[in-house]
Amino acid sequence: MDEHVSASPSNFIRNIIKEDLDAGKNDSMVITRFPPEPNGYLHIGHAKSICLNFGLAAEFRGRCHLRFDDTNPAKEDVEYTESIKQDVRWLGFDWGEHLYYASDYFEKIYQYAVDLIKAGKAYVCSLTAGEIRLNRGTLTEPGKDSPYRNRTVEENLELFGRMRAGEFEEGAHVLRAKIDMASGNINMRDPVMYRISKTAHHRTGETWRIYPLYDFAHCVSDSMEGITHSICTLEFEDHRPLYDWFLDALGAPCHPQQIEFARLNMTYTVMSKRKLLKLVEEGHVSGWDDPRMPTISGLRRRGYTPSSIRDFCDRIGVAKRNSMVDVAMLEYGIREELNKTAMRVMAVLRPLKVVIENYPDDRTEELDAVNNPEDQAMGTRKVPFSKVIYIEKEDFMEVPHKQFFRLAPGREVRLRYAYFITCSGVVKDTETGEVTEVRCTYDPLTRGGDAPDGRKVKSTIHWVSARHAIDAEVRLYDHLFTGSNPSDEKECPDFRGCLNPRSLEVLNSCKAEPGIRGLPEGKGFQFERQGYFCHDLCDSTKDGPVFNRIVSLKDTYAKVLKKGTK
RNA sequence: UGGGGCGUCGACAAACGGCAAGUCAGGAGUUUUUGGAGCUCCCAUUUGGAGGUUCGAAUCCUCCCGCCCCAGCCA
Repeated sequence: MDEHVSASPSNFIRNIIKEDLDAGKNDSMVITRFPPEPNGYLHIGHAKSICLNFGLAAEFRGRCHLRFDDTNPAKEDVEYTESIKQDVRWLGFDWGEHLYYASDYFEKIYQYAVDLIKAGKAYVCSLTAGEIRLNRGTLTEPGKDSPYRNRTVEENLELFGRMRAGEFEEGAHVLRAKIDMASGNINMRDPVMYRISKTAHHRTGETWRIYPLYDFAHCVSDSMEGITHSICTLEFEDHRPLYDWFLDALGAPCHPQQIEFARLNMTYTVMSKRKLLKLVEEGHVSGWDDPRMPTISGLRRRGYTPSSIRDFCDRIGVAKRNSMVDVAMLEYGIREELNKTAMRVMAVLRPLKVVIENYPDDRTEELDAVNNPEDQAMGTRKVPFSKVIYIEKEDFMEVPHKQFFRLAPGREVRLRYAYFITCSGVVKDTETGEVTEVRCTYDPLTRGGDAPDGRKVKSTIHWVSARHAIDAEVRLYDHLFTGSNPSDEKECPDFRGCLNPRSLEVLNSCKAEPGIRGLPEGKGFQFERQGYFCHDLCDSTKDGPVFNRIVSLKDTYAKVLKKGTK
């Protein structure tokens, strides 16, 4: 069983597969599939399913197919198939030769339908959609048989052939499975298998005038591909008897086992494609890849790494209980990774000018800074220092409170990798009284940040030399929604009403050390004491870099302040 | 009042009749040239509730309570 050992925690689906393997089921094969409908972009919830399906296949040396469930041309588009392929690949998974489309099976699926008609297990029903709904009954009352339920095989065959030939208008007829109109499971009340639709399909064009529905197309597709374990989300649990019924009725040689798990919900975001589409269409976000979106493309642009998303999916587990994962779990993963791998550089987001009075006017020094204290192998770099520097506005207080350790009149702090400085005064705007400049003196003996006399400072702050600074735009992101569960009707009757007005803050006058020029694009780095950032590859220009904040650093000081306020 | 599921720490989640893992969040301390990171410790005498079976129950049985899904010619 050594080949089954994995670092991931155990879950009920893995246990089922292990048992199947031990029992020698499916010739000891594991074949899964990820079956998206190309009608939207993939999100972190899909990542959970992708990691599960591809992960299980890898763990048990089987394979995982990528199959587009493209049976509804009205909602689908090639734009989506391309983005889906890109996202799955980016997440680090490989379907090899096994890229499939349900639309490639249309002819076979049609033949299976014909088989069912010949077996007397399917019929053409000419009721309108409304009449079918009425006859379906309700949750507590059984349905009524369609008057067309007992058409002869010949008549059904002829009608179905003519449906395919495009002889009827949309809605004139459907093909239905003949099961049980009195079933307690509404899915078994003669479900529709085929509908007429004259919509052109993004892959098959106008060759088909009828399209199979999910319940029929999906199980048959799984079976044709030799899928062993067909993993889907909880809402399809009710469809399993139907999945099994179709394959039994067809006498399919391959009958995959459908297993359902709970889809991912995460705090402060929405996961339904419908809602995400609305956010895009109504312009609440800049697009599917807006860095605040829970989409894979959004997370990618935001600076999340594939490995951090995979780790997240391992961490949250797989079960049948409806649950809500704290987004902090996702954030923890990217912090953990970037802490170990990210370059450190200094950037001042909200600059406050500091003049070091006793520093020579024209002097510039190159000081050594460590690139990553967690990894000495990443080396050091030179950072220029001069008389006028910028520090963070929030690192200075004219009248400091008890918890504030940073710069204040008369107080000494360390400039990271540079000198100890002591505040000697401030310059204020005569109108507003706002501090526009801080005056300091430095101690030349503390070069590099250590005092030869051993004296300590309570705080180390970051800085950027004014003369050498690079101007940058920084985008600070926060949760897209204010309520922890914007999908909750009670909490947010209209989910858009819970949008966080401060989910994006754009800072235009940021100052970064020249070292940011050497940063590899597409990789996250840390602005010391602020958080992890990355280049925004869409909006950065040669003279105007734009940085996205991936995630902030843990802020103990903010916690202290919060406690103090209480 | 039909059918199908699910209830284990604030949030995820293991445990498959043998004495409640782990992760995130939170807290305390230690350390620190990032109020970061690290390290140490604390955080369910109890598994929705009540009964029962058993030497022994989160696990088996009964009843009750709560939550989720299903009445598309969507997936």
